[in-house]
Amino acid sequence: MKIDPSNPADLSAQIAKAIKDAIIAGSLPVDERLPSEAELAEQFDVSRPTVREALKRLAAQSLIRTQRGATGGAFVNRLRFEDAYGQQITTSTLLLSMNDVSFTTACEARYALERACAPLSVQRRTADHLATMRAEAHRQAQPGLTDEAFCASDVAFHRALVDAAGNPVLSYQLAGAVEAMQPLMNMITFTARSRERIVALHTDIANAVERHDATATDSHLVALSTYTQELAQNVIDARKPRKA
Amino acid sequence: MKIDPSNPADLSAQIAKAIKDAIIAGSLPVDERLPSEAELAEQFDVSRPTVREALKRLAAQSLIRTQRGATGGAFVNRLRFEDAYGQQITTSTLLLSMNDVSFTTACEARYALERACAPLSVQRRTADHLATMRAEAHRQAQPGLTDEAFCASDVAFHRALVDAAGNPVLSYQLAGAVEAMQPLMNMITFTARSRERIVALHTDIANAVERHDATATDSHLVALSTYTQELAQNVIDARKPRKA
DNA sequence: AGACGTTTAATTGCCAGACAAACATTAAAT
DNA sequence: ATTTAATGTTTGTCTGGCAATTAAACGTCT
Repeated sequence: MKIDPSNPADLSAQIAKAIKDAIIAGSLPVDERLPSEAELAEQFDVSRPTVREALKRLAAQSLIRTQRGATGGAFVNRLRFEDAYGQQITTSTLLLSMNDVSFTTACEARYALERACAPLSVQRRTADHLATMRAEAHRQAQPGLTDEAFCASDVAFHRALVDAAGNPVLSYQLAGAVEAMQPLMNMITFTARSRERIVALHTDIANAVERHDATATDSHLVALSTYTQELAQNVIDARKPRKA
Repeated sequence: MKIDPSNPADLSAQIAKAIKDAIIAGSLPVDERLPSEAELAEQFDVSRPTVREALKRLAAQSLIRTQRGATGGAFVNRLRFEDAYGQQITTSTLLLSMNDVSFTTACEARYALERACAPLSVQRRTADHLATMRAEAHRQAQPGLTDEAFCASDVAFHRALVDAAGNPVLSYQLAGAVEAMQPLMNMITFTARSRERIVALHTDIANAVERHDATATDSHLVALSTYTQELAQNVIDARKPRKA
């Protein structure tokens, strides 16, 4: 771990990688305290600011947390699912916005993943999850709702469906797919809004989930996916003539 | 973006967040050059080391890249899927190792996601993807293979299956699920190895994919999932009596 | 002896200033 | 015109220091 080939620049990146590898390998267990910045500087034979830059890199990935004071220092952080959610969402959002991924591709991935989750959700859903889904569907039917609030409720509905599977790994993976789609869906609902249809489909899904009916849930999800793709196509068709 | 409430500590985190939000919001487009460290220090009214810590936080997330020299500086980085793969894999690995996720839960998530991907892969697979799958299956049948090499080939097989869907968003999501499972699978294959069975199932999958047979592919994936869970159960059962 | 306030030491957070290295531009020399 | 040298800009790193925070050690009083 103390290896640090003196060849190039970017010392802080090398130090960060060394510590990161040690954490991944398990030689630095959770809640273990790292040496103080001064000690690390001595070990790696660099200055303290360089060590600090390395530690900030790790902190940005939630790999460590720091604490001031006498018994303070940098501690290996237990990476929690909630922390990873946020990273996953921002990464997914940036990936979509920076790589001109088509709406079709993003939507396809999103519903493929959600359909993978649904059979488990149907089987294990609690009354709590079902209540959340119904509450969100009900909120979406209210007339005075802004577009942003509608989309947020839409996301909450689908997250409840995903969480009903009771598998935190799945919830983590789906978080990025569902939440990152929100800005893209916003662009669409502005022009081609037909909330009744979406609310109806959401209600269908909630009903099927309540009956533990996996087949019906899946077919309603497919219908929702198809409808979303249709909306996108309409928007694209409506925009092209203006440019041509 | 220049807002920086002077209340608490952690200035570098605040600055990093301000820049990050600007990138997400799109006010800093890809390849845009940020002001120099000295200018940023002046704008935020902090010292240059603090600015540098903030920039290192962003660099750790691949949000910026830096370049030395006269025309150098920090540039908004186009987040590529390949870069995100690595982050996704390490995050997933750490999540699994630090949160005592049961093998059952992880395996369930992994195969649920892969089964979601498979129908698309079956439909769109190219000869190239199929060749990769067959090559890996063939390699797995060779006798002199180490456990590590077998697992690596196993991962390569499933990644080929996932990539065959031709959806980079799905490939990105699945990367974490498939690759993070490798260490867990290693623990099992050490004791209860029956590679013939796995190779046979892989061959079945490749055959079904070649025939564009989604139903058969899915059933073989289910068989593989079931068999993996059985293996894990055997290992658990074999370990408990020793302790009790 | 025990409770309570004070000091002390360790540690992170932040800063000022400086030098080195890399790099592009410009000026000068051949 | 081409090559070479000078120059300026920017990041990378170092030195040294001070402030803020925190827990533990210490001492004092009841």
